[in-house]
Amino acid sequence: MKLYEQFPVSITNSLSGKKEPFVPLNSPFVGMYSCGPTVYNEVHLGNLRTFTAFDVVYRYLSYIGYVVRYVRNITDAGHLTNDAGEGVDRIEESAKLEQLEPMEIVQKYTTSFHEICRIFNILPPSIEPTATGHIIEQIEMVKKIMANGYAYEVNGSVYFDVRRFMEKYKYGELSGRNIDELQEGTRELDRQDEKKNSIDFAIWKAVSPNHIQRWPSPWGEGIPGWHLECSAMGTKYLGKQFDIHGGGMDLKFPHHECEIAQNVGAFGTSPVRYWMHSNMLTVNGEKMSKSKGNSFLPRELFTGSHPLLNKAYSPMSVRFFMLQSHYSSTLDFSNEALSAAEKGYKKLSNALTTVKKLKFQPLGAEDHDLRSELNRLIDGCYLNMSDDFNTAKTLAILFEMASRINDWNSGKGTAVSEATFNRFKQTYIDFLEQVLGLREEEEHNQEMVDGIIQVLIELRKKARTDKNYALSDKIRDDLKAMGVQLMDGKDGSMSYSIE
RNA sequence: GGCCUCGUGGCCGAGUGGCUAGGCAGAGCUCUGCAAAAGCUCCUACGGUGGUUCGAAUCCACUCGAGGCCUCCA
Repeated sequence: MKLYEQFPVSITNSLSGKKEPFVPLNSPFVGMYSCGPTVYNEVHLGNLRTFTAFDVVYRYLSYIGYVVRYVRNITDAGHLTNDAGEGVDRIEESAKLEQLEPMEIVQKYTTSFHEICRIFNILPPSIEPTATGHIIEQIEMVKKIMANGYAYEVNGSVYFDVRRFMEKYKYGELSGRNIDELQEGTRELDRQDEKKNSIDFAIWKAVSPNHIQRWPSPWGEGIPGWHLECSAMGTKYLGKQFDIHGGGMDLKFPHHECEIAQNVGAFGTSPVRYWMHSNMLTVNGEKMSKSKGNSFLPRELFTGSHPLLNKAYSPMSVRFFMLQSHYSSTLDFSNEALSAAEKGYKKLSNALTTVKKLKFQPLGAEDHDLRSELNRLIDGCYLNMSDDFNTAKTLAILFEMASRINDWNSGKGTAVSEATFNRFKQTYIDFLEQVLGLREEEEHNQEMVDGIIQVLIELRKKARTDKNYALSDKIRDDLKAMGVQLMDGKDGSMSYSIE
């Protein structure tokens, strides 16, 4: 029996607003798409939360035996900030600011994004397609939508005809919009719009010749509409219908809504069976975003250089911090919360180091209560992750497991079978490292540091044997001042941890 | 204005109609030359007002408050 059969997954589907059993179209294969970054500047922590959330989805589904094809795009074609006309193209704007070619901007921040992902242990997707690499597919899709009568051309731009579309299909289903009210609210903004209706959106946008990024099309030179790339690439790599589509809550409307409309308009099929939306990271209760100026860059976190931080935090502490809440809840970012997370993570991490070294020590007859307790914890990891990827609850279980591990480490025997012991041990290691992606922190020059500390430990042992406590305390205190904590075992052994 | 979330103990945060979330902080204890780590114990909450129910923090209504989306945004 496969793990995914033993622990069936349920997902809160944004389409229905309800938690639904997850049934892939072609089990064990799972097609999953999530919206990647627009590479016009560095990703901030809010962006990272979403990438981390879907990284965990990808990791867990793979872990329990699904064969997942995970597509996460890179948006490297600029988009006008509004359809109405005079919007700004973020990539062009950055290029001007930094005096670089748009593709240099794209390259620079794609590289930076990959580096950040590596640091945060966010796995590379199976396919990472770029918008500029799929211009042809996008143009083809525009043609299909036009051929079906759901788009019209004006001055070299092509707009999706929402009213026309609604004669046959629903629009606004995902985000629960009422189109008449929507239109009411935005009418005044679009007075000189070339669109038939303000709710129509561009799927191809004409740009002037001084716009550097532009491509030829049947309608003249221009750029693809923002919503179009995900439709085109999702369809290309995952088919006209696939299992999971993820993204931040703020993309629900209009981005994802338009995506659905484009696919239905082109192929008559709604593309996604399970829509998942991760909630926002907030600062003092407000959404973290670049425009609000309250965003944190990963680098500011590692160095502690952000004005709102009073110290530096490690990437894994931050990852842990994010996993402590459910992806669908807002999460508030603060110094206090972060330092609490740092300590909590350290506890799990210590137990991870411990458990890897831990050997099975049989202790008499099997304790049935203990065995069922251990099994409860092991199953709990799966059950909670299968329950809409509840990382917060899973972490709570891992803490309980860590206590068990520490018990064993302090000499308490394990009155269970070796098989149970090993399964417990492996579950702890796997859920921490494979599923949640919390690996042990990388230490620089680890070998040398370790060597030096070992020398000091020897000296301190000698001092202690000689009852020269003044010296032994000095060694410990001085190391402590540098962030190295020595710990004395009962048997005279010494170990250390770096803070 | 429309649509939609959320409001949990000192802090962060899960959660279910009745049974201890968990972490951090704080108090005490065990261990220890002293520490640290670890273990044990304590701190027991669900914005407000009504209602449904044998029973609600969990369901419903209203209300207050905080956010999100409706324009680029993870």
